[in-house]
Amino acid sequence: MEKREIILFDVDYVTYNEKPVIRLFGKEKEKNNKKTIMALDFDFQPYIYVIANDIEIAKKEIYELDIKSIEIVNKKDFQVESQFLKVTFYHPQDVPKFRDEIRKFRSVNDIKEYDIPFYRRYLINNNIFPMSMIELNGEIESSFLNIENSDNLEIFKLNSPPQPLESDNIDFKILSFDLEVRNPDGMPNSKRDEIIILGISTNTGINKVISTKTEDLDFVEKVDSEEEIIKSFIKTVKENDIDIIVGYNSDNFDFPYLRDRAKIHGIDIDLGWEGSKLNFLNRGYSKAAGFKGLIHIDLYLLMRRYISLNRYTLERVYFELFNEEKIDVPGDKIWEYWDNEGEELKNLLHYALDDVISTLKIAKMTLPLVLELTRIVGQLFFDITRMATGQQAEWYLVRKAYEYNEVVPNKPGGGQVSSREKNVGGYVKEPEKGLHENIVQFDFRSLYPSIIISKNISPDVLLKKLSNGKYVKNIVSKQIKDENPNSDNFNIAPSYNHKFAKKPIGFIPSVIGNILNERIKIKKRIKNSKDETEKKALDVQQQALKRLANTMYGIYGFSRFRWYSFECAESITAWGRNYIQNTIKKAEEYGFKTIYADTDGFYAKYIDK
DNA sequence: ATCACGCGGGG
DNA sequence: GTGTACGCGTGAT
Repeated sequence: MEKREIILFDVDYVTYNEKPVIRLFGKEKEKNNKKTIMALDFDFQPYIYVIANDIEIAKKEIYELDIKSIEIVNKKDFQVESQFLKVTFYHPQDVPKFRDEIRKFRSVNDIKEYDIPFYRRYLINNNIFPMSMIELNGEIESSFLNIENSDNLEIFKLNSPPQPLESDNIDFKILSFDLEVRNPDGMPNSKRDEIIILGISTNTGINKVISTKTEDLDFVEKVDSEEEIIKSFIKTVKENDIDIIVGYNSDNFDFPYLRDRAKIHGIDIDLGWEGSKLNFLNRGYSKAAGFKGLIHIDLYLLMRRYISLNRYTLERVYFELFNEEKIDVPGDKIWEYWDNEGEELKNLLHYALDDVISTLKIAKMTLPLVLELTRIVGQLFFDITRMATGQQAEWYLVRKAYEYNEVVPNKPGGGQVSSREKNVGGYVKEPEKGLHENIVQFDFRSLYPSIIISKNISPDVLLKKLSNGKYVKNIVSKQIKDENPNSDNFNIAPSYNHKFAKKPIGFIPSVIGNILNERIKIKKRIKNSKDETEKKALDVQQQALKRLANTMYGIYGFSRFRWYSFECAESITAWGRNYIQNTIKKAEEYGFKTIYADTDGFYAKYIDK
């Protein structure tokens, strides 16, 4: 039996003898060892939970289908101890195949956890986190599915599930790249317009542009053709053992363009592990470019979530983060600069270099926070960078639900949610015009998370009557049964009178409480630490936790989320308005006059009487 | 007002 | 891949 400690980069599954095999990709931490490890887990099966109105009949009916096994398990459903049928399938693709059929059985009330991607389920159930260290126990295999064990790749068969390990600082090798195209006739067309420059910058010290023209600039690598540009790019990425490749709008421009131009020359963009090629995943209406084992991050997508701007050009984002103008050549002038040569060409080459250096700088500044979110949320780095913050919070909650032995709520169906529902939101007092002096500022620290915790706002403790007069199924309805609820035991929201039981503590308040406690612990560690690098790393961690806590309110307010609850969302804002308005009132009693207020804070001036 | 639509980024 | 964006401004009705 062999043991390996790796940084987990990627997870997927393949089908082998009609069965799913989980593949974990990682690298050992030692810098001199570039070997990639591909660990195979043959012992993980997909499953769903079934709520039966008659367990015996349901068991019989489901057993008629081509499934692996059924067992009765106890899980909590909004904190109510319940019996579920856990139905295990042979293959992940059996789940969409059979789930609707199972749902339709008359013996079945509902099904749960039928839409959780297999590789995500694996990460959650094994308590392992991407971009962190894990321990593997198993044996070395000589080959698997036409892939040979080699100097670069070790194939490892797991004897037991992977174990999470404490991971300290891990340095990743990052490369930014950018294409320039000669497009005299409108927007670049990959059938027609060739790549003239490809810029590369790495955090290991490479800064260059590959081009078919040079003006004797030392950062230019002169090659003979577009084909050579692409080949040199591929070579540079491979030779430098890059972990993360970043671009700006590279999902939608650079990689698709590169793919098209490479195809013309018969070149494969085979930058993934063991020569695996560039592929494009559908993401909503757009595509995401990725490799197996080389993580591609599109910073454009990320910046749209990271900062709030009216435009997201590379120049605008760079200025926002570094307060520096960067060189700019207008897109429709690039071909002229290229054709005119001399000073203009020099400028263009400098611009190309500046683009990749700026892109790398943005990556170095922003990726640490996303890496922390990856380690906290526990989904792939690639996925985290392409998720809305609400989705990040949701996947965090899915993981926590597993930890709490709670069954995950289903996504609300289309008809279930009327789009008319609109939450009022925070209290806003329009600013008073003029130049004000003697201003004081007041704001609540994490107002919404605090309200969720202090008022125990959670769907599992909400007292809610359905149109048929019955209470919604959760721990509270179970407690009160048919007795008249005693209002002393509830927090009652202003304006709407939604009632939240004071006990037990709700799932989401409990999770947020843990996040905030964890954050306090980290802040204490920052205070006690003397190591500046450690302080910085911990600070990014506490920021990530703060972000996550602040996002939890959104989880209630958006109808596509699993924990959607309009009552919870409007109760939070109602209490929020209450708090800020009461505080303003108090301040005014002491002689302050409010100039402007928004949601969780206000400005006022003191009027001396 | 309300709705449907299409754009963003990239060269 | 057990998933299928999203929020805003514009012009039409």
